[in-house]
Amino acid sequence: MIKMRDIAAAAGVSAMTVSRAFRQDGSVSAERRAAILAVAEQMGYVFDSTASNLRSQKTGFVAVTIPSINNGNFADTVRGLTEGLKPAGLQVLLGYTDYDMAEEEALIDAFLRRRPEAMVVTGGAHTDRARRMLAGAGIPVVEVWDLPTGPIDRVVGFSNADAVGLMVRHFLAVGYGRIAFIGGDTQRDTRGLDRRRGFVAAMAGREYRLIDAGTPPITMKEGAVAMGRLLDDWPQVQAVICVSDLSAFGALGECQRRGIAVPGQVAIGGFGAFDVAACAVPTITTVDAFAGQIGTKAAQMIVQVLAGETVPHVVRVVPRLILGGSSR
Amino acid sequence: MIKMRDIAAAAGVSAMTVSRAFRQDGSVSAERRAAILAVAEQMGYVFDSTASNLRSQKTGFVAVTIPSINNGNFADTVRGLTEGLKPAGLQVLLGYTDYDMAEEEALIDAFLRRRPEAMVVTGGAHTDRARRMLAGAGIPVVEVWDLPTGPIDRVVGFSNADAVGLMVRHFLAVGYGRIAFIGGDTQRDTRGLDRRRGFVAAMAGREYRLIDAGTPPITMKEGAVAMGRLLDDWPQVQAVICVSDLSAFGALGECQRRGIAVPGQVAIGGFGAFDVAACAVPTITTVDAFAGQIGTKAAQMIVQVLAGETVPHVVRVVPRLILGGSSR
DNA sequence: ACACGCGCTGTTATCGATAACATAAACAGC
DNA sequence: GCTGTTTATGTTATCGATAACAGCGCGTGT
Repeated sequence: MIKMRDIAAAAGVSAMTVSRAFRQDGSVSAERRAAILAVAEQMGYVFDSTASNLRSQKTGFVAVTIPSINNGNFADTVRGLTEGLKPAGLQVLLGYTDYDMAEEEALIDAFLRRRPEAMVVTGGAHTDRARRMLAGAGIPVVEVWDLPTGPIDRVVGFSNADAVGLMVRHFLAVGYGRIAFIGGDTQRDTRGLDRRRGFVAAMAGREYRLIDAGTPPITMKEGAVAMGRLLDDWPQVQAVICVSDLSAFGALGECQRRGIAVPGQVAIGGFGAFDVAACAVPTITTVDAFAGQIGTKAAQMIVQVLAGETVPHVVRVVPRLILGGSSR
Repeated sequence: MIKMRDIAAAAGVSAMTVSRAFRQDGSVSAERRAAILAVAEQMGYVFDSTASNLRSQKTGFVAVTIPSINNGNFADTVRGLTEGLKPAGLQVLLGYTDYDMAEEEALIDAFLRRRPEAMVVTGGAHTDRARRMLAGAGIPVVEVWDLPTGPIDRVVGFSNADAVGLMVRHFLAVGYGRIAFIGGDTQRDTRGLDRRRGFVAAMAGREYRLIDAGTPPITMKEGAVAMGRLLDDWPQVQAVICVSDLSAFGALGECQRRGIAVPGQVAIGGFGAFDVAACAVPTITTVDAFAGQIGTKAAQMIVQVLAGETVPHVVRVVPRLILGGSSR
């Protein structure tokens, strides 16, 4: 495989000059640079970043872990990150954990070996070893989609509990008194747990139900099944809040199959402002956590920190309630 | 930052022995190996793969480009790839092109610099330069989600045209004669174009309409808008086939808002077997292209080729029609 | 005339793990 | 006891780009 010294020889310059020609900062005369790049293109040279990475001690990677790759919210965050990091020449190295902290630990371990220049992880719950590895990596670490009480380094997020509280208070205000919450029941999805916690707190002193929809990720189908159980067990229910729009959509479908009017008999709320919430009939009341913004803000934070600028360690996004036809 | 020779010194062995202890093939006595790993763990050593990558000329990367990260089908393929490559110690390096061939070319360029051991790209349409770069990279290249007539190297896919033909023939057989196709109209999404081509071919000699839903990706919302235009322009339409389940779901919603019975007045078909197709009310008739399987098969192909085994250059998956309530 | 600065280019050493080779010890077979 | 083989370890050179430094030509100021 052809290397720098080969095109250096062909262009009649030193390898160093070729190296400079391949970077924007390189001080090479314009015509020589053009000639070098022409020779390189003509010879089919492909820059070898593995050597560059080692010598310069920079990889241009920002490692990112998300719970699931099959989730529009996290996908939006990754888009935000990718777009925000691209101008700085940084490449996202993406991995998913399947909502499993042990898996996350293994992924973080694997990623840190690749010497990323920064690391983004979802949520504030990690194994002890994962926390230690991240804290000792000597790079900026950003926890997103949450507001951990003891952050590792930096944070871009919001309170999932408060966000759901927003919706509960609205439901109560418009007259839905008996509300249920559909969500996962394990420690796997701490953001989901926080949402449930926010629900319970906001419902204090009132009658409510918690429906366990199984192991995260909670899909549409699981939302439908959980809704069925809820309707069987507590027919008096007036409103349901689901851990995400996906389960909310499943719940809506279950109501429609049973001929239960939404919102006439039961109102439904979701979370995440997924496309499906806006396109369902009726549209689904939801909370927009601005997933894309979380990504762009985290990217901006990373770029600034790497540039040596001083920036706040915690950046909040402010979730917004979006009223839909499912809770008219 | 601490390096191998440091733990070598601490463990009283040579750096080479430490290197061997960190690999599974390394011939190191069991107790010495354990001692070395213990020292490394205790000293917080993090293996530096940038050096390993350069010396061994192996990165453990498999670069993958998909059109959109926000698409459950491609996400499933990536899951299949990730799971299939993990046992071989290979890490997916993921990037998305936004259905833009120039973007894809730039991404392939950037990825090849990182010296992946194999490359997976979506579809068979690429810029000339992208094709040249891939062909000259000296690594296995797998094109997925399509059956290109002139593949670069290897293929795991199916005929999008034939898959839609499957649905058209079913629709015609059960009595839907006047069918429309909703999809994007640009060169950006060649799989979408192939589906449209398959639709046109299967409708030869019959009355049909092609509805342009805009620039890919065609979302739920765009499906709804296109459906509205279709109903206005061609009220006699008996069935609609959409380029994906997402637009099909949007179309379904538009019908419901207008009080048009599905499938009583209009039948609907989608593509991709997305969750939303199975959970909508009614469920949406669709084609399952086995997105996850595409990923696992591509992964298997790559692992085998890298192991020096001889495997077929083209692997087909066989899409299956899934009948839903939207076309009873 | 000399010093100094600036723009461009070359030389050398280096990033940190490991391939390739050498070596020593243990062990088997005759 | 000798040789061939295997196992466990060490030594040296290397992967390919680039940081650090040196050098050269030229212009400018004093």
